[in-house]
Amino acid sequence: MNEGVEWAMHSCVNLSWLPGQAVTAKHLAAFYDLPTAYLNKQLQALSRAGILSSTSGPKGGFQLARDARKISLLDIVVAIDGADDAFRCTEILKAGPAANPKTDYVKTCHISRAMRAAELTYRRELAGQSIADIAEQVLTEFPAAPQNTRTHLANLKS
Amino acid sequence: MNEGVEWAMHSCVNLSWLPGQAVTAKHLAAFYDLPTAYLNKQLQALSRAGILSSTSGPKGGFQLARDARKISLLDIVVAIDGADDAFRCTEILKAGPAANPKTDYVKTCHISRAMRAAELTYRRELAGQSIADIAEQVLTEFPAAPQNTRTHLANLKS
DNA sequence: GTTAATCTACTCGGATAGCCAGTGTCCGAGTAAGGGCGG
DNA sequence: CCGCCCTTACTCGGACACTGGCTATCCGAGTAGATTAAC
Repeated sequence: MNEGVEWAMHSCVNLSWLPGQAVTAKHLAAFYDLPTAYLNKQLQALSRAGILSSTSGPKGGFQLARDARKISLLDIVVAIDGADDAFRCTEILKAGPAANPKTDYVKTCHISRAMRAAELTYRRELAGQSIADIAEQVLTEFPAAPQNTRTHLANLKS
Repeated sequence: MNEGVEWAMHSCVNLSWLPGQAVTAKHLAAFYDLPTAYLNKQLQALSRAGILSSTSGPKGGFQLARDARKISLLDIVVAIDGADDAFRCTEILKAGPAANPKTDYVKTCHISRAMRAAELTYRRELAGQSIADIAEQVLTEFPAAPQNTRTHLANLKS
């Protein structure tokens, strides 16, 4: 899986603590000492997917495009890594001895079915977790986290 | 995900219908018109993982190393694709503002937790499906499948 | 006829190239703030 | 003093190299059977 998925998720959690405020890729990268340009690339992908909204120019940056409760971890994975399943059925049965050219083996092959069922549970699990859920878990463990990120961001501005 | 996973699973199902018989990589590849040498590479991986047993020389080949009910789809995925999770936590929190160097963020970071939980359901689903289960599903739909594969293999020998 | 040694052909096994997606970086188009100028 | 315009600096956005792993292939080590020759 793409490295940027992790960065994107952490960045989204940070952004959830700065509602209505545009944060530049440079500042978001400074949080975890990430390469600015490459993180920017990932944030662009989130922007194209409608998860973030971007603003150009001075005072510009990224912010969450919708409520953090409406942004699931699956949304981020799909935005960064693409919507394709990890297991890709190439329908090798079509070249088999008793093959029917009209059959859609992606749906009928039992191996393809089993793999797709497993990935479905995976995606369902990720779809059930939102950025707000993660943020709330962190908040429970570290109540000062939001304020810490805000002050840290303010210090970066200097 | 590695292409060979699909080939390996289909080959294992075929082998489950030829118990106690060594089938060469060449013949297994002929089933679905696959590149022989590359399929051989995947079968080697299954052999190293203890899923298949290999025999060299004339009358040699591959066969299931244990009962098909004891071979899960997860076993095959791990053998071909490796045991690493798709999502790899790089502990970027260690470079964060309020980081504790002694903390194992792979286990404490809530994002890492959520991703690992999702993958766990995925692996659990795959671990619950065996080659024998798949073979039985195919058998229910196509009762003649085992005999067809045997005759097809016999024709290849000529 | 029986047996044992040799030979042969066939198999797996690992070592060797080629290619594509992910990784990393850079510079240009667009924009909004800030300053200067005129009224 | 107020408002408009221009400059400027800063941001995102996409275009350009580089790398590691997957894909694909080949030839060598090892083995079991077949052949042959001797007893």
